[in-house]
Amino acid sequence: MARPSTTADAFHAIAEPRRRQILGLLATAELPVNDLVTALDIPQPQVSKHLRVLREVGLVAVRGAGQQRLYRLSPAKLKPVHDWVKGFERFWAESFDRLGEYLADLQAGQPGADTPPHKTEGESE
Amino acid sequence: MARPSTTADAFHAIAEPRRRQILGLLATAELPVNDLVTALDIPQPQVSKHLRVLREVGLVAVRGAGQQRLYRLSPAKLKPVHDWVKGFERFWAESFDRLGEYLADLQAGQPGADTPPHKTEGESE
DNA sequence: TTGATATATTCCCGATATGGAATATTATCG
DNA sequence: CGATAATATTCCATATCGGGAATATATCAA
Repeated sequence: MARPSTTADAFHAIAEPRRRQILGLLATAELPVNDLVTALDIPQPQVSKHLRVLREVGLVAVRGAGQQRLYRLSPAKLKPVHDWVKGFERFWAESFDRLGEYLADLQAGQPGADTPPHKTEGESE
Repeated sequence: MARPSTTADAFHAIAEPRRRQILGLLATAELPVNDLVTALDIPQPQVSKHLRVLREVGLVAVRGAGQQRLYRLSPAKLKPVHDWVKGFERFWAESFDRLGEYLADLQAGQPGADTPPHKTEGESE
């Protein structure tokens, strides 16, 4: 890799399972770090680090409350992601011709109707 | 990092802008690598490498056609992503109480109603 | 001030992604 | 078979991530 940051955008930020978990938790309520630590059951420093990434990307916002820091969701930055995937909605919305069925096949395994590719066979998933 | 693979899942796979671009192009039509190279205007090996990641994650499928390899979208694996972000839809759907307005403020900058945090100020985005 | 609690940051490390360049592989054609 | 087109893989180098552990910083209480 030689490009600028990486986790510098929402897409990268949510690639981390833990961060998605955090966002999920914050979607419910504004929470202090400690609650997240308890919920995630991972070392506090890690939580703080994940929160930092999320903060820098703008997916969460903080607010000091005494000696605690309450994190809340700041979902705006999630919209681009939503918008992007939404563009593919129709593909699994079935009844898009018989595309749904077709794609199901593809996922299932070797379609059989497909022309056998190179030798590097291995197809999709 | 010490966890298993990384780009091993759809979330990581789509974190790459180029890969999103590829998926976008394949959403339109089944395409040979070369067309992608032309469209993306990046070295062919890079395209192949991105395609490999997408293939391994199951986001695209291939089919040999002569000396070409036609890549097509295999969107099923994108659904989990869609489902996940969809859970946050309501947040920017406005009229969720006056949450919309509230969040807009948060994104805008310092709410003003917020208790000044630590010193590590820097808030959200 | 000292101590306790809550959270953030730093340092070290192994893993790995990604770009670039070169090369290998596969298939078609003559 | 030899040449060429299309695509994949490998090697190298660099950067960053993300975990672990230790430590720093901030806030509150006494």
